[in-house]
Amino acid sequence: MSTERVTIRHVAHSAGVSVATVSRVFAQSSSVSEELTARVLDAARRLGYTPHAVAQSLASGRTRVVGVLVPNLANPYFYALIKNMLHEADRDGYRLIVADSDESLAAEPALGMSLLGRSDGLIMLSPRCGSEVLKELGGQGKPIMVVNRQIDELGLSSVLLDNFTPMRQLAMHTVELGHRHLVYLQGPVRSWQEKERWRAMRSLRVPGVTVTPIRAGGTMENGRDSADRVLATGCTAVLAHNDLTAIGLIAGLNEHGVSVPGDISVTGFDDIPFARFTSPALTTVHSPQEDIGRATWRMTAGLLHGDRPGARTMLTTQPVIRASTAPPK
Amino acid sequence: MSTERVTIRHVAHSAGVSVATVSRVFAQSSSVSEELTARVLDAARRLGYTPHAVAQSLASGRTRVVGVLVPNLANPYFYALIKNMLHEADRDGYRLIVADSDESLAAEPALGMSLLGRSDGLIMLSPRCGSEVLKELGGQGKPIMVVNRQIDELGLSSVLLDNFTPMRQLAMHTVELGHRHLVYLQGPVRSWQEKERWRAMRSLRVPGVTVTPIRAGGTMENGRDSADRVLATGCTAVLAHNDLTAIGLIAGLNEHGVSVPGDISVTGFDDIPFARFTSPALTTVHSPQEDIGRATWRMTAGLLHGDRPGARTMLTTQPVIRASTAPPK
DNA sequence: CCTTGACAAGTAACCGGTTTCACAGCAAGG
DNA sequence: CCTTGCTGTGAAACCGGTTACTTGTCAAGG
Repeated sequence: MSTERVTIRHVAHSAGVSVATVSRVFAQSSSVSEELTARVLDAARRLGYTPHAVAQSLASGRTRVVGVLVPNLANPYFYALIKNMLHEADRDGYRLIVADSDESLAAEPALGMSLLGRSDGLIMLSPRCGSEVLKELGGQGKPIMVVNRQIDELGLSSVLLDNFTPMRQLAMHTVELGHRHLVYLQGPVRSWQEKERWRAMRSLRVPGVTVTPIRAGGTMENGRDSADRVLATGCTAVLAHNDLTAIGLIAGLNEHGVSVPGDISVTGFDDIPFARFTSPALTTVHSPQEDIGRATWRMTAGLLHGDRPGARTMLTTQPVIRASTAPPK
Repeated sequence: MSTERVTIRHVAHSAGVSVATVSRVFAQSSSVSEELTARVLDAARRLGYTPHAVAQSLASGRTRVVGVLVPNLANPYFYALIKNMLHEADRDGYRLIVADSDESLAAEPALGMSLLGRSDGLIMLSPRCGSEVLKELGGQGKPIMVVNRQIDELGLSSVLLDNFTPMRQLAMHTVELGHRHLVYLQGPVRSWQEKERWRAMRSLRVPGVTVTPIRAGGTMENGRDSADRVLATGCTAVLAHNDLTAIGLIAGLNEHGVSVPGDISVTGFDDIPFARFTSPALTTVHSPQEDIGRATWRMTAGLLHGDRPGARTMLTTQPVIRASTAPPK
């Protein structure tokens, strides 16, 4: 059963070289003569040697692991992002370790610290925690990437998607369709994205057009449960914080016998894979997860290689008009 | 910036004890006198000492990390499972490290090995790889849990959900509604779940009822793209491999002007969160992710504590009848 | 011919903990 | 008073690699 682990020393002995040489052969950095390289590789193969990742980490000080802290894995928005990053990271020989804070503000610091303890850096997706927590995490001396949140004070690198512009465009789209009474279904209050989207809605100063905010929360359940309050406003178009809320709302409206977009138009945000497959297909704002994921990883990799932190990448995107919006009756 | 790391020796020196004592205080296992414990904890606090996770792992041989290999993170089925396991594991002080094989059979061995290298064990969700790969992974001497796949030869522990019974019940449900010509939309051919579900369909020997299999693949895109072939059969009910395929199919049928369940009834499998929010709400089989996740973690934790592998937990479940099934016209 | 430099390979310190083993101190038992 | 046994503590080996430093070799340059 517990076959003694084959270590670098066994290989060294078997190949008739020093452990340093074996290490060098596997590191591929320093030069080792053709012959010795062959002897080492041969011995390693014969003995079935595999480097001990943990020992490598301790000795080299690098774990080749990066932590990812997600507010909620149950949101397709995040796993699309994670999936992309997983692959980008894999290509560079890095592994991602994921923790889910379950929308709990209180859990973020501890989880973050714990992740940092086992990794070379931390990627925080849509963190809601206070900046003092971010500062403390940054104090560990390891790279920290922040996604979907603008941090000015601390010199943290970040990747952002311009939420304001497309949200405004989306709102204008409904106005151009002829809607005059809009409702904005708010998401998690502390999230930067929510703030940006709501800011876009507020910025919409068109004569004769009113925007009513309704607090929801960002989940499908929240969306469905908002149906009553939405109907009470007598609005003809609802712009939801994200796709999940929009999908929930549509289901809720259907239950009330209200048709979308016949009676009320509804929009989302994120363009999660499902948005294309709902009926009616959802008008939303496309969030380029591939780009965000790639940009995030590239910047993280840069930080790991010693880049100076503080860079900010701002990506842009546009609304996607599908079938859930139509002129009012 | 790079403040010298505070090690156990600093703490020991500052508290006037040996490193062994400090280690013992933090391990909480061996007994250390009240007084020394207090001195050590005080010194640790003063110096801001945090144990070095990697060093602990190397020295103790345990990483307190468990790897999870997922065929496709983009499937809500899996992340619901993962999310549950994340929390169960967290409670026991374990962290999960996730890799996504992206439905690629070829990637499974390498990813699995890599995960095992940094962890104390491996949880494989719906693995499609050959049993020789599983055997090789098991040969590392670390616990392996297999979910959603029946392995007889190797003595691996597994958690299974009885797919056969509820699938059969679901099919019977459509038959009882009056459907005579059923289509079964197949998922990933190599998956155990697919085999079980298809076995259930084939077992349905009711006079006058035919079952036509159509190969799809398990994603929403696959479902939508199957609409043509489904319509060509002239069937009145389609049982899809899973919810994703069903949702895709419904969207595809809608595009063809076919209404669900008016013209054709459609069912899914898994009861992903979205299933409740589609219109029509999806008739499906509920998959108890909380139970599966909890059972999986509990068994994994058991293995980590030295339980003998080979146990098999079989969970059961039932169909959930919603609005996507109705009597044929 | 001797120095200098480049380079291959080895030696051993080190990463930061855990754990075995030895030892000191003390109480109980004979 | 001398074993015996137990408990709390320390010294040091160890986990399995990496890497700074040293040594030895050989070719080029003066």
